[in-house]
Amino acid sequence: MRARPTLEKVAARAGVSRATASRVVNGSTRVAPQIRDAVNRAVEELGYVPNQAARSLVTQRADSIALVFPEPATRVFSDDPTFAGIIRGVSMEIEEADKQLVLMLTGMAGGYQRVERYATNGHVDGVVIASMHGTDPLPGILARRGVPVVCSGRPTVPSSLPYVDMDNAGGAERAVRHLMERGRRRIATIAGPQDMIAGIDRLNGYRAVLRDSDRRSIVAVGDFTRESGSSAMRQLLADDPEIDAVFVANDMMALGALPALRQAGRRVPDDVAVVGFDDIPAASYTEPPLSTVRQPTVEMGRRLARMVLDLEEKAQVMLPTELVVRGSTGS
Amino acid sequence: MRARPTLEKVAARAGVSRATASRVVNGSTRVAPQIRDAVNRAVEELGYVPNQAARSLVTQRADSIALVFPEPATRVFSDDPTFAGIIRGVSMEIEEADKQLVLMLTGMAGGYQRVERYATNGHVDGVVIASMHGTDPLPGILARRGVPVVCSGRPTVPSSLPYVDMDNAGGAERAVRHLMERGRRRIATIAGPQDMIAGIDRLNGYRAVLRDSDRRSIVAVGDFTRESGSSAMRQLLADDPEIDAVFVANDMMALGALPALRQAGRRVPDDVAVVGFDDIPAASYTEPPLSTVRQPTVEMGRRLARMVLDLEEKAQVMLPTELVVRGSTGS
DNA sequence: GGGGAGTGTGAGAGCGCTCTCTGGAAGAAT
DNA sequence: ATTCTTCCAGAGAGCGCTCTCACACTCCCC
Repeated sequence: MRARPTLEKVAARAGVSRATASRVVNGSTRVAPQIRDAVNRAVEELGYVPNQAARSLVTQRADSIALVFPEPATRVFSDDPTFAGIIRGVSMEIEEADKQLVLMLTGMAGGYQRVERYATNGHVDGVVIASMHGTDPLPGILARRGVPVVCSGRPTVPSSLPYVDMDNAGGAERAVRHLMERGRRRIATIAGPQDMIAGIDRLNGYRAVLRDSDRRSIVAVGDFTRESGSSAMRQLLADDPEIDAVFVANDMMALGALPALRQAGRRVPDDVAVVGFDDIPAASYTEPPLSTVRQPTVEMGRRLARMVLDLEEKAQVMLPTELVVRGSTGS
Repeated sequence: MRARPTLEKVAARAGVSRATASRVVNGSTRVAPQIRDAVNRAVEELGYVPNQAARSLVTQRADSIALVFPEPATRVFSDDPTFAGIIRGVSMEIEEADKQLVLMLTGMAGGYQRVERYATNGHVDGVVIASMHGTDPLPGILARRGVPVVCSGRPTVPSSLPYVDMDNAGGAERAVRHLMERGRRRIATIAGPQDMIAGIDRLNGYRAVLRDSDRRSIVAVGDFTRESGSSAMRQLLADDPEIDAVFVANDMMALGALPALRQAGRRVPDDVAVVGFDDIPAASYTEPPLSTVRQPTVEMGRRLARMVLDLEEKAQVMLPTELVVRGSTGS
């Protein structure tokens, strides 16, 4: 392999100084056209590509951002297409900005320190944290150290940190109202973990609608896994056999609730209507297909990236969710 | 934010030269114990972290590797947990080696040149390509340019490039034999795209077993999507209504085949047994749960990373697959 | 006790780049 | 014609680090 050319070589070939070559490469306008052309030709001929390390060393910029998946997220990484969507969205924006995406799954012990060390020492220009738990200390630590941080998901404790979140409450409200419009009277919910903002907000949305229509909440709590969906469903049926609808806080739990209903002799949607949340691919393959609330995951990734890259103002943003009606809530 | 300390500062604090400080930081043994301790203390107190850019500049190493998902892979990224598994595996090894993972989804036009430019200019120490199509030119290009490359999936054309592949043929054979052991006589297959090695090898495995037992192949070809699974299933039933088993080349198509069978009045597994391939999470949620062939995706990621990091010899490796028997092939 | 081997430390070059500062040429104003 | 301004190109410093080389020192053997 031939050694890769340096700016020096490009400059020599173009018959200019290194400084001028640098100006051209970096798109300065203050260069005479014929010189610019000469340099560009030399770049082309030699196949020159700037050495990022050298550039970073002097500019103190890294031209890369880190996408961090904390441990709890990593655990469900394989099953949850939300993360794939976020990655895709972030990646698209990063690519357009011609920067690099450094992926960090902090799965192992000490992963946090690793991220902290790495990010606070100028190796990246910013960090996107796909945090599931709103109490995660990492965003705060990094922000205090002066690292640009944007979180996916609103922190549970009030904070001034920028984030992009889904409209979980709104989606839940729409789902529950949809069940009411379908004439359902006893609407239960399988809530998610109450230490995650998605779990909290979706339960709040459910409660808000029921409260407005003077109905009683019927709640069982799961942990977003399929198994917990099954057992929560069984518990709900035991608590109140008259249930005719369930809003399940995520599709995975809904996937567990469906067979539990079937085993209890309930038909879906005739006896019990079911709405999930997330719109994972599997939701359209269930029998009957699952009505659910879709989240703009790719869009979320894009917004996260744009904020951390300062392409748009850092803010606390909520993205709209969308009800997808399928067979599990009747026709 | 206070400026981050340099090696110079550490050396000054420890009362040694920059060279000695560097030696300690990099773990050289040829340093007197008390000096080493002094330097380590200074590192601790100042919170020193080496500047990777400066280090890379002189060592010509990047301490990072790229994980590339070419366009076709990106398209199915969201739906296919295979990629999540590979990412996790690669990430684990990278983390252990204290290097960085640069993720590149070459979704957009020009993505290839971007990877090529980036990788051939010393920005990464190696590239792992999650290539779906065996004819991908990228691995060859990079290898020729002297960049260490390892592919996931065997290239369709013979090549000396290192790769890690799943034992697709073996898995298919085991699946088909399993169907025979269950007493099935007319075993059809829904094959995957024949420009992907997974599609080719799985079909070959199917054919090999049938040939050995002097049976006729009954083949329909899909494109690994759920919809193609449905229509292929309908076609198979039209071609040969006597079919009593189907080996489907991936779970997603199997997910499409199941409702198609149901609509045709066939019970699974009583009338027709079904085996899939991949063991995606949804496979255990179908009714009945899908027998399938599991792939060690995380292990694949680990091996890919270890090879590209030169922690193990670059070779052409095939990982074993495992038959998972569930309800769709009887009890 | 002097020369050689071995060991530990420091001085200094230089990786490839950006960016400030300086200088020279050309044109405008006096 | 002289000075001032404007504009563009080059010289050179220096980002933070590694690594070679030279040097000082200790220890040992003859």
